[in-house]
Amino acid sequence: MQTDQTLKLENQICFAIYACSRELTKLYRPLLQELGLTYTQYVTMLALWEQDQVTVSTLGAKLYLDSGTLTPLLKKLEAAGHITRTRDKNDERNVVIALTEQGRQLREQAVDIPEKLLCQLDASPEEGGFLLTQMQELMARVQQRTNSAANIKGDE
Amino acid sequence: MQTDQTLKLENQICFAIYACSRELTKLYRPLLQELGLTYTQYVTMLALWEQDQVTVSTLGAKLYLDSGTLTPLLKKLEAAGHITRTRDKNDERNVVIALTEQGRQLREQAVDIPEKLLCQLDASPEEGGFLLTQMQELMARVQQRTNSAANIKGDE
DNA sequence: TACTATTTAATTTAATGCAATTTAATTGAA
DNA sequence: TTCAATTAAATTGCATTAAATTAAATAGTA
Repeated sequence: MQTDQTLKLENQICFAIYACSRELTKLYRPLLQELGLTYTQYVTMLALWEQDQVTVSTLGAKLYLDSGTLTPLLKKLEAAGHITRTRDKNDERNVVIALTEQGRQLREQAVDIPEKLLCQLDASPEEGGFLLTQMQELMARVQQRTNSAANIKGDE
Repeated sequence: MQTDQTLKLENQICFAIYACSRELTKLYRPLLQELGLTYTQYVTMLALWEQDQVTVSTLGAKLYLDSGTLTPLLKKLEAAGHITRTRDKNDERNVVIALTEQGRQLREQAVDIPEKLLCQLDASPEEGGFLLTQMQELMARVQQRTNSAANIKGDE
């Protein structure tokens, strides 16, 4: 059923998420500037602080980013001295990303960023947790769709 | 309070929104390709279908985009024949964006896109409405912060 | 072994996004 | 009225993003 409301900008969940994502990133920017990181570099470091010694594609799967985005980004993190990029001796197609000591230490400077952000938003942990769950559920649904779309494409 | 969990990627609301936004955009892409629009061009057209004869800055305020993004995007929509860009005779600093007849007619091809998306996600209108409200509340909080940050900056 | 298919990164191309600067036009105050 | 301040777009530079192509390495098969 389509009404006049259907195409209203304010009724689009996707636009709300899209705009919110960009505005949230702006909120992080001044905090991340102190670490010399962009937002994408920050989430990449988050992933690596959980687990390093991973390939570009493993990292990409966690971050939903492909090598076209990650390769230049990882080269910058390497140039900044936070990580190393090494070809896997066993399979030289793989590039293994590892933290340097400097990259590991950067975590100490980042550890209070999430709290600062939540404070800025006056969000309680409960609200935050609830919204997080909702986003993850939506993400799961989107993933099902993009995966099945990819499979259809792959079957052709 | 910081725990080991604090910096976990899966606990970051911001990352959930950031990743979800990109994945949702991917879901729109094939539908929008039929109209020859990118996602950002699509939301710009949504805004213009609600109201045209607006300035670049008015449009930017609705979309949370600045002239650095909008100017080249609007030139492309103009080149595609969907809009016109005209200097305001009363105040030549302003560029007024208006739909062409072709741009107005494009709406008919777009009108079933939101429904297709919701179907793909198996989302009920209730779930959708609920999430939308939550995102808008978060957005309002973020806006408060970015505005006050801008004011602080402006006061210096 | 030789050849093909697959896999993984890297590269290329095009489109955002944002910050900072520049340009042009207008406004407002001395 | 003249000039400084403000405003609106455009421009510039840098950093993502995604899709498509390329290149290198490996795996699988005849």
